[in-house]
Amino acid sequence: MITAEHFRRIAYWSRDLEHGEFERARAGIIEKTYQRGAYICHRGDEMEHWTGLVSGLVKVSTASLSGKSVSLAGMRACGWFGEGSVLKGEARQYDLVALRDTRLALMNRATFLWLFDNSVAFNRFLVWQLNARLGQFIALVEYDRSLEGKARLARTIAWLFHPTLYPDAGAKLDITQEEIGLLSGLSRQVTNKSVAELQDEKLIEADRESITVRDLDALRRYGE
DNA sequence: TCATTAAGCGTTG
DNA sequence: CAACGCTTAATGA
Repeated sequence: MITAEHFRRIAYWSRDLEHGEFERARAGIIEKTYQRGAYICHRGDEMEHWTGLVSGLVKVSTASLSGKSVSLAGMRACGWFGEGSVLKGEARQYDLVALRDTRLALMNRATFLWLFDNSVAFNRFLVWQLNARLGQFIALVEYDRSLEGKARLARTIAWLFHPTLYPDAGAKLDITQEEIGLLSGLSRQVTNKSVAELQDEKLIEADRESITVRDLDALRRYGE
């Protein structure tokens, strides 16, 4: 079983739980590692766990009818996902791919449902998170078709710095250009050029293996 | 034809 | 050694 300290670190929402809830949640979690490039799950898999990202980077994608993979979102450490499938007892709607070596925390469904039935703090977290995601996906649907590469990249970066989804995250994220490209669904060339331009526009600062956000608001609405 | 990208490779930190 | 950025050849709209 994971330690209480570790649990608090990987799941900031656990800090709001009452003691009994906290212990129950902690007991229902195990961890698992995935190698870079590995599929965590495929669309259609049964989802018996609610999942937290301990370390690493995960891409949420789906295959189009023609078989081409379409990237939907990226997840960074401390993100928790899959509550939709777990709640409904439904199959996963998307593919999850580890873009680098990744460690996941898996909460079994019974524990999740118990928290859902018993913990006010837990439900508060779920509502906040669902609401944050909903807003972003609406923005995505509204603009994505017309967005060129640079704007898609800007929004992907904004995702990864969402204050509700990642409250403890600073302004800096360790990520390579190739990885952001994969998350945004862009080639390395376009990614490289877009990163340079966003940097010129003073929205981000790009170093080797990291990105620092300077203007999150502007990134979020880029291309509108 | 023109634009885009995957692949290869030299450079750099 | 891996990330970066450039060149090139293939692809396809």
